[in-house]
Amino acid sequence: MIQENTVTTAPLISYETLLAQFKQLLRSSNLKFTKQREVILSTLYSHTGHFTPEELYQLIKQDFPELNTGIATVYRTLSLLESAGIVTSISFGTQGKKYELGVKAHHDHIICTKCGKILEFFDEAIEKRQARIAKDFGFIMEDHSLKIFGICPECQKKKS
Amino acid sequence: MIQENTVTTAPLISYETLLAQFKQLLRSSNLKFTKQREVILSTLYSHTGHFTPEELYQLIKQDFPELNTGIATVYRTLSLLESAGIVTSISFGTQGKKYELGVKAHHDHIICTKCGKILEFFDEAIEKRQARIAKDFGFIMEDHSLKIFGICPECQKKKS
DNA sequence: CTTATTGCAAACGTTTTGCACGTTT
DNA sequence: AAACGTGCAAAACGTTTGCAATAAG
Repeated sequence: MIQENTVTTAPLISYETLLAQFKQLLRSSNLKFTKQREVILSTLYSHTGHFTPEELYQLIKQDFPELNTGIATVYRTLSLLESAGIVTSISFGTQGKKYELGVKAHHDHIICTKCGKILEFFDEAIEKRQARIAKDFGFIMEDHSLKIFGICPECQKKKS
Repeated sequence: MIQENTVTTAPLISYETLLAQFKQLLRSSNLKFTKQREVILSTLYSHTGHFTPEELYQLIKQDFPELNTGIATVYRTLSLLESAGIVTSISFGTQGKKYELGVKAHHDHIICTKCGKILEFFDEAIEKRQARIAKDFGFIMEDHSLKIFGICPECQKKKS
């Protein structure tokens, strides 16, 4: 199981704007705006950080028990939101993925291997080198993923 | 399922040297040198590229059917070889890992999203920036993973 | 003869799917 | 009414584990 503790900055756009964006996306693909989809989006908005589908499912079960949202719907909606560019995910191998509201600019991640904390950074120099490398290999670059793993200052302080 | 096609450079050391290295590792940990372990190592040596445990298992089943090697043994041996620094793995999220003989220096990967081809590169500038970023966050860096995804020259040529 | 290793099958955790039923448009 | 979305349970996927049998030292 993936560790829970995560840290991110707050979303930059209002929930109304985000919701409008989502509704328009749904309309333009002839998809339907359901309570479940709304609750998944609003939960992602109101809780800052990176979440596994399971964590999100638990939050929703607590906060909206009457909706009886199934975990399959959480998975389906996260995929939808990801392909729409509204959320992004980081992969943790066999241990699954964590999702975050993806309205921010591209960034990479530095992850504490002790407490699971995730911090974000953006480094222009690295971005440029990557583009250059792809070009040198003749690739059309589509995406990249950079993760730095290490021990965060807080966990260094904790003895043992 | 992970795509199969992979490209790497050939191993740099002789099989005898590699085998001796492996045997010594086993001896020093009071582990045993078994036919299965030998066959897994030699299969990795003789087939250039990156392999999933499943792919390796199939190769071994074909080439040494009399050994009746189980896939659990392939997984166990790959873990052993990885923690000994003899092989390294790249993770493909939920879709598992690919392993390669890890006698080469550290490198990152550029991966074709059409054909699954994996190429390797090493970029000093990126390495340095990563170390710097970890330091700026106060992290003790343990590891990092950089993957660039895109379309390789060959797949660009293939129309459609 | 002791200890590690094996194959097998079952269990695991995450994710996907088929399907009958519900909801949105 | 038509089409899409839902929850549920079952299946799928890559991987790990318990265990009795086997092989290495």
